[in-house]
Amino acid sequence: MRSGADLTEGTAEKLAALDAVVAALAHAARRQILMTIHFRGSASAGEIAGRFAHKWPTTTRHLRVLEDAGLVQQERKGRSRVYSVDKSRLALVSEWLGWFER
Amino acid sequence: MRSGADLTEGTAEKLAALDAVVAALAHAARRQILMTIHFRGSASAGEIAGRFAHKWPTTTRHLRVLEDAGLVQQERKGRSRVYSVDKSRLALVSEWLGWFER
DNA sequence: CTGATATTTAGCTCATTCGCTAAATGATGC
DNA sequence: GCATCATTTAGCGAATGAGCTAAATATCAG
Repeated sequence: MRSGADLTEGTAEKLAALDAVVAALAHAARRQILMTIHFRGSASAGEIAGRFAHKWPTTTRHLRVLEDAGLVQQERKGRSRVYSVDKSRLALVSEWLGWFER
Repeated sequence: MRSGADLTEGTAEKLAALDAVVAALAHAARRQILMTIHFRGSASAGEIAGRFAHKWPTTTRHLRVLEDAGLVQQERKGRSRVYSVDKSRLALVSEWLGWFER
């Protein structure tokens, strides 16, 4: 640990991860997608795309953003891709919010 | 309460507020600004602007975004404006994260 | 009132993001 | 292999966002 490190600073990797996560959560559609997958346990791209007003390719890209942020994982199951939520990355946000507690 | 309401849904106002808050937090500079104000208790626009690489007007606009999201409050003190953090809006984020708990 | 200080507002440019449609990929069934 | 189904990738146009400089506003000191 570097001496004199700013309290508000984490490791560079963590900062980058937080940034990606918060940016991914910044779009309402992506928050909804995350919720949808979470409450269903998992869902195929088609099931997700079917629930939203946007066209499928648009949803696909939202999924990509969520995946790049580490918020969802993908698994090929035959010709469909099944997505599930990786909650651990959400902890980065809680952790950041923790600085403001009390 | 409307029957059959989606669990992932809140009131329209709350959703809009959450959206503004998350969007405001999506920018690293704004997160840093929020931290800076929080740990100092309060800070004038000049004190804040002085700590960041960006030009003052850029920081001013970030402050505006934070204020519009209800994350900071402003008070005129002579010719300076003193900002302080309003933590209550951050609770919206924690609340949203709560859907994913356990 | 005049000048200085603190901060915001206006307006511009560049980059990114979001939606779309059309085309490409990859797996399955015959 | 050929057709089909599920999904992604490519690429475009419009909208938004972030940075900047220059000008405006507001308060205080004399």
